[in-house]
Amino acid sequence: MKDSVPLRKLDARPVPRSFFNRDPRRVARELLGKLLLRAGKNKTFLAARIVETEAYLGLSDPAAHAFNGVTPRNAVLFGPPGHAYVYFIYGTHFCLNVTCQPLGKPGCVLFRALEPVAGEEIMAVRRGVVLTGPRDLPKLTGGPGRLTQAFGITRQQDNACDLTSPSSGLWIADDGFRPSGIRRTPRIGIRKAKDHRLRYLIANNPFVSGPKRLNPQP
DNA sequence: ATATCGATTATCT
DNA sequence: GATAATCGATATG
Repeated sequence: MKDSVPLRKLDARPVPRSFFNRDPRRVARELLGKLLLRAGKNKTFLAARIVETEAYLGLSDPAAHAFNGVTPRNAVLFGPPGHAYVYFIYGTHFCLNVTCQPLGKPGCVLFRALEPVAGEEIMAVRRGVVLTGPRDLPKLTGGPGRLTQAFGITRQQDNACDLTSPSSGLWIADDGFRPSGIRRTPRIGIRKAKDHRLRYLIANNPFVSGPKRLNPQP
């Protein structure tokens, strides 16, 4: 298995803040195929490709944390775009979002699944997974709670960090990859506003989370 | 393959 | 006091 790789070998550019200063639906769709990167020790990093996202629309979206206005927890959503909103849920898991839209408009995109590109061994240790073959890989980053654990993301450490800057240690980059077969379905695991199709995924990608009936084929 | 359930805590009413 | 943008284990077809 590949370990994390030297940072200088990465041929990918940080995604600029202007990318996130848009409607969360557009951001969620166009984030598919981008890379999430985590700086490690000795100029190494973890890398994984974004394969599943969900858009949350802010004040007009009953399922969004921002729906009822600013609170200490969700304050980051009301700040500038391109920053991490990390929250703790079910007593066990963290979820990672990136803020969207201009200051004051609290839209965001939830990261639901990633496909590992580098650093699988480190992710496996963090997840407590024994890798016996390729079929085990989705257990690393296939799901919102799994990917944050694999990347060592916590609210205490990473909430409000700047995802457009490598100096934050957690950032989003573009290596030119453009996915085909993008699909849209209802969001997963929410009780309100279930009718909207705001979940975006790459068809046939084995890292996409959730039941198969919600993973439409091309 | 699909369904149900328990874990465990920050957050808000 | 209730709820939750989840996961993993267990049960059943």
